[in-house]
Amino acid sequence: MKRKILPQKFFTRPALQVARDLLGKFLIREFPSPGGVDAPRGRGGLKQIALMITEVEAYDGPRDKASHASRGETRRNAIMFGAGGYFYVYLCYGMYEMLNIVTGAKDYPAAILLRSAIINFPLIRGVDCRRGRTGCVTDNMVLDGPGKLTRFLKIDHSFNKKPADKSTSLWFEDRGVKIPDKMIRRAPRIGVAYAGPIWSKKKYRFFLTKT
DNA sequence: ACGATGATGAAC
DNA sequence: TTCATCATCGTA
Repeated sequence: MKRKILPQKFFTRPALQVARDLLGKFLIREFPSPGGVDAPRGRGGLKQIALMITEVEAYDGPRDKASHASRGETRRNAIMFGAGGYFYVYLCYGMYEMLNIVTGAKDYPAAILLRSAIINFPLIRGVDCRRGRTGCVTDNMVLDGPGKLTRFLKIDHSFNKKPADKSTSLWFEDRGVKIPDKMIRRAPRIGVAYAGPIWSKKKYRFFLTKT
């Protein structure tokens, strides 16, 4: 199976396009592997966790009232105003780290929030699919929610502003999974009622559905 | 339905 | 310097 690290070029495109294309791609997290009985699955004493992305949300441009960028550049959201391909990580509700990947060109603030993923790919095998709380496809390893995802992968604000490549120990791969449009659903984003009737209803949430 | 929990940004 | 808010989650 081919494994191609998604280059920066993948992310320097419009947010909605990147969001759709991230479904079925893999988020790879690399950890140092302590020596001992447990043989490292990766190379050179490193162990990798690969999650297939099943749900994302786009935050697109300075006019998007649901986006942190809608009120201009601040220290927190500065990375959103840079070029695509860098992580934007922030603390939400005092205890949950939200993982985003910045998209688009420099000076156009946009990012994709990674909401859900699965770890043993029932979608591919066609077994044991069920829906999680947000309507996204999950399986027994439920990473259904942005806070759960970062907690599982041990991602915190130290990843903020880092590039999505191997130097960060966190990157994306295309592992050859093709997701037909028929398997993708769009819906309003979650938890953005504050954005008002127009922007809170935009179908900027993308997720995989069964069949 | 609600409380935990702390950074953020806007007001003062 | 305060204070309301918040791209959530687990328990009820």
